[in-house]
Order: sequence, then C-alpha cells, then structure tokens
Amino acid sequence: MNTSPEDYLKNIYIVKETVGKVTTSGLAEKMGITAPAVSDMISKLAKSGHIKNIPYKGFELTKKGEETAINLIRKHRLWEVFLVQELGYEWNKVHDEAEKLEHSSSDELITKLEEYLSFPEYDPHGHPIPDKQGKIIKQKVIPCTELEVGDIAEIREVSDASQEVLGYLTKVGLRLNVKFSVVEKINFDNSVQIEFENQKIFLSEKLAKNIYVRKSS
Amino acid sequence: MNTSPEDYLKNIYIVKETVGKVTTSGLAEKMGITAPAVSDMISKLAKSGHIKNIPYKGFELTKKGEETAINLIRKHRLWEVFLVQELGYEWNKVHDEAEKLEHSSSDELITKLEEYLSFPEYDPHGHPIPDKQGKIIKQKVIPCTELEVGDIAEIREVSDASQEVLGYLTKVGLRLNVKFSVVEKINFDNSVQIEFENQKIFLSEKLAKNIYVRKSS
DNA sequence: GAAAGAAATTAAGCATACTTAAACCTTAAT
DNA sequence: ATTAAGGTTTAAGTATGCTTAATTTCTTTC
Ligand SMILES: [Mn+2]
Ligand SMILES: [Mn+2]
Ligand SMILES: [Mn+2]
Ligand SMILES: [Mn+2]
Repeated sequence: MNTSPEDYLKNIYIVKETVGKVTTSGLAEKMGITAPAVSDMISKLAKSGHIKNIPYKGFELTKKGEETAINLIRKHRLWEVFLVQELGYEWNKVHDEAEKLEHSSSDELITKLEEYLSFPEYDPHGHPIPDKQGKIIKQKVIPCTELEVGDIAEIREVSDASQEVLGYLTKVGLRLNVKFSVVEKINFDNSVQIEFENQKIFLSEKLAKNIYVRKSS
Repeated sequence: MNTSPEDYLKNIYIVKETVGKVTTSGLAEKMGITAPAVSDMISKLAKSGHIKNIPYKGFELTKKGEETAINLIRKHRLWEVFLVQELGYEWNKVHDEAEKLEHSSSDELITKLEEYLSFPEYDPHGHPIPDKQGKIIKQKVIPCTELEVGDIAEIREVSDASQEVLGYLTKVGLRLNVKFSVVEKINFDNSVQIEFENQKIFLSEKLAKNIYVRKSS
C-alpha cells in the first residue's frame, strides 16, 4: 500500500517521541519500507519545507512539518475514539481503521467529530489528542521495563501498534488506569511479574516495553 | 487526484442508472478524466472479471463488478447519512467528504456504522442505501423536466453532484418529500414553474433535471 | 459502397511511491 | 592514519493511474 508524504511526517514525530531519535533506517523499519524510499521522501519533504535535512547527518521536522504531523495524529486518535466509544470496536482493532480514515477526513469534519465526541482528551490507548491549535498534553510515563520490585504503578498508555499485545492485555484484564505492584523482576530477560486485583501476571520484555505507566509510590 | 478502479465501477453503475447507457466518453466526462484513461481502465477491469468488454462496441458490469460497485455506493451513502444526521452537516457538503471516506472504511466498519445509524433506507438526497447483501430499493422517479402543467408531484431524490444546486434548493425551501404542483411549463427552454406552500418558484432546465419526483395526481 | 466524421483505442510519455544494486560518507577500530 | 563496517544516498528500473498525439474502428451520409 502506498504511503503519503504526510505519513512520513507523522511517523517521524512518533518515533522521535517514543525512541528519542529518528534515523533513516529506523523510520524505514517502522514504516515497513526500505531505507532508500525514506531517503527519497526526506529530500522531497525538505524541499517543501517540512523537514530540515543535512544529508548523512540527520533530519528533523520543521515547525511546518510538525504541525502537519500533529494534525494527522489528531485525526487518527479522534477516529479511534469514535470507533471504540460509538461503534463499539475493541481497542485492538481500531488502529488499522484509523490509519486509513485519517487521510480521508477534512479538518472541518474532524472539528465536528471532536465536538460530537465531547472533546475527548485521550484516545483508547491513553495517547493524548492534540487540540485544533495543535496543542498536545505530554504525559510523563515510563515503560514497565524501568520499574523496580516493590513499585506501585498505574497504566497510562499502551502502544497501539500490535493487535496481539492489546488482545493479550484484554485477556488478562489489564486496561488503562489499572494499578498494580511489581512482585518480581528478572534482569536476565528483562521480564517483570506484577500483581493486581489479587492475581499475578508475568510480563515478558516485549509486553512490558509496550505498557507505559506512572509510578505512584 | 488519482481515482481507484473501484471508482470506475461505481460510476459505471450510476451513469447506467441515471443516463441509461454508459460510453467511454460519457464516463470520462462524468469522472473528469480523459477517454483514454477510461479505455485503459476498462481493459484492466475486464481482465480482472469486473467488466464485460467488447472493444469499440461497449462494456457493462459483470455480477462481480456490480457487487463491488454497489458495496462502494453503500459505503458512500451511509457516510452521508452519518455526516448529516450525526455531525450536523448540510446536505450539499457531504458528497465530497463521503467520496473520500468510502475508500477508507472496511466492510466491518460499515456494518457497525449502519447499525449505529439504525439501518437508514435512504441517504440525505433520497438515494436508496443498499443493504449488506447488496439489495437495493429501486424507486420509480422521473425528473421534473418530464412533468406537465397541472401535475402534482413529490420530491423523492435530488442529484448530489452539484453543491450549488443543492444550496439553491435549500435557499428556496425545496427539500425531500415536498409536494408541489406545476403551474407553467415553457417548452422553449425546458423550464418549469411550480407552486408549493403558497409560493411560486421558477426551475431552469438545469435545476429541473436534478430533481426527481413521483407524480401523485 | 465510398468517404467523412465521430468515438474508441493504442502509443508514448509523465508523476509518484516504491524496489534492488551500486556508490558514497561517517565512524570506530587497529 | 588506514581500513573496515554500517548506515545513507544515488542510480536504475517497476507499477499505476494519468496525459496528449496518433491510429483504428464504427457509423452516418450521400
Ligand atoms: Mn493508533
Ligand atoms: Mn491509539
Ligand atoms: Mn453522494
Ligand atoms: Mn447522496
């Protein structure tokens, strides 16, 4: 499937947020395309003023590029809210639908949708929804892998990329805002064992990395 | 903007419905592209079994092609209902939005949307909405140009292609289900004068052609 | 039934987002 | 300071939906 230039900007923004820095290969990996494709598009987006690029050195979004990225993220997350809250979708099915809808809705439509949904602040995975002006709440969260034994934490965000991860979380009863304590941590494989509602759950590194929490101890 | 193969099928179906027969040039005109582009796509869609084509003679949808067309029309019309009924759009603004949304929504999403909207039978312009099985109500309607002086008629359908026409209709108070009588008909320019709710309105041919009615006298 | 006119198709080429293969920088190790 | 490794960019070429120009086919007219 063909990706739009907008999509590159969005993914640059998100990779920067979650990983810390964006590289050609990192972005290619995330988007499921090859490095030359990314390199190509970066040049184009640099020409159009959405990206500041120094070949072989690195690139970053300009103000203009960031605005475009945030606007697309806004559309994505509002659609996700609609799908879950109004149409009754499971939270692990909405990402792919929103990925398409975000490109097919005018700003005006999104303004109306936002009002229809009563201005939600977070999407179904706990991600903040940018407002019309592009302002976005930045939550201070850490991945479960950074917790220590004895920590008490509350789930604030869950990565929405993997359907399997989200499906598994639902199965074991983990949702947003659930509070738990860390029972055991195995440095060996970066897994953690947690307890909540009187049950113990084992989180592999892969799982733990996708759950973002706020410590409350 | 690039049109998808699906869109050709949809437009073939609609032109067939409204004009009676579909030609390469007719379709090109409707879709705002050139005849060679249509000719090209027809060949491709013939290969994939959506169209039966005899070069230089004509083409028509196969069963498979019609199913695809109807499914897209279904998506289009359900989105239009959503935009008007839920988001409060004017009926002359929804066509363009739906034109994009129809390509970005899975069958599953549309199933859920249809239920959410309580299974509407008609879209905001009076066009019937195909059900999940592709069954579609065929209304027997005639354009206003075919009315005679003295006829009493009720508006059943309005073409949704022209924003201006729809905007004008709203301005003069013409909506779906409005009943009127034909006061005068000028064969000269194919215009008609109608009366409803104690006001007389003049409909040019261009206008009259876009309003479909059911005679009730 | 030949020729003119109209419509459709084919040909050649463009734009865009991709691919693999080759060339090019940068960096880190010896 | 060289060199080797890795990541990045450029080169060359593909797929797709378009364009204009040329060609083919059909239809109408005489
Ligand atoms: Mn998402
Ligand atoms: Mn999300
Ligand atoms: Mn429409
Ligand atoms: Mn409509």
